[in-house]
Amino acid sequence: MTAETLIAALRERGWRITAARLAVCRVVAELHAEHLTAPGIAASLAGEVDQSTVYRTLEALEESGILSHTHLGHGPAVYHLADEDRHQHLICEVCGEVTELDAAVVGEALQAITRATGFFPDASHFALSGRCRRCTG
Amino acid sequence: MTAETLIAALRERGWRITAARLAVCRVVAELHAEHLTAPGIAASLAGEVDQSTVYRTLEALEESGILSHTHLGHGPAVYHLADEDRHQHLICEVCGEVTELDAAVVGEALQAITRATGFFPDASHFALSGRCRRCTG
DNA sequence: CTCTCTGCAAAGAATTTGCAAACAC
DNA sequence: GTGTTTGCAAATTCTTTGCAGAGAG
Repeated sequence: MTAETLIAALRERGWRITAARLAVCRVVAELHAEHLTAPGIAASLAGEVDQSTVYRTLEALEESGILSHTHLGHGPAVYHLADEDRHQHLICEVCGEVTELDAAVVGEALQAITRATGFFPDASHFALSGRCRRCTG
Repeated sequence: MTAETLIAALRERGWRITAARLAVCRVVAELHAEHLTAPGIAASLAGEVDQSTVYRTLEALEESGILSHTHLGHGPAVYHLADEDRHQHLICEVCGEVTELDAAVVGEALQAITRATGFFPDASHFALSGRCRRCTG
């Protein structure tokens, strides 16, 4: 994932391309494998981009469908790329590690949820939290 | 569930029984069928018990194993009696409606995730997002 | 030139903390 | 008495908002 891809998503949605948005996209592209948070991005762009602009840019990226966020309950919302590939994100609530999991493993459970409740879980936009192998026990 | 049961759990754990804790337990016992939040409890005890004491009492109840909380993503943490905690929350990303789902429906899939990845999902502690029946399509 | 976007500063919501006085045991 | 707990007030952390000026298209 490159900053250009993120910018293209914004442009396609009609958002204007500004220096602030370029900077946020650059950070998201560079750090997307890690624990990406609004305060973290704002800190790494301190003096360059205002925190409120960081929030507004992340919101624009989400609305463009290329980013999504999960609330881990403790601390800030965690952002991750809404990949075109069908897989889940498992975020370790202890170390923040993100594990990827093929959607087939949870597909049956999602269908069971829909059968039971009529509710459609959004497979490409939800993360599960818990503890990774290293942080268990 | 009565306030006395909650108080007994505190006493058993060695916490002192005070007027403030009695008041918080009374509210928890009365309203446990609804979505209990710390700010909500504090509001209903305004002028009687301080908000910080409400938080500290809820923490004591959780440590006593009789209460637990869930993060619904937006807004404050939601508290449940531990014996009623066997359900998952599904939040509609369109209308915000919260649907409850018995954990048994997803239990097998969660075990499959652990087998596949070594990751232990903490299912009941966080909500899933998606679209409810009314907002689908 | 128009309408969007930005920085700033402040508000807002949820939660935590330091401390001296009050209280349970 | 002694150690816990409380209320108060302020600090923290995350996020949102109002607004006037700067900038993209």
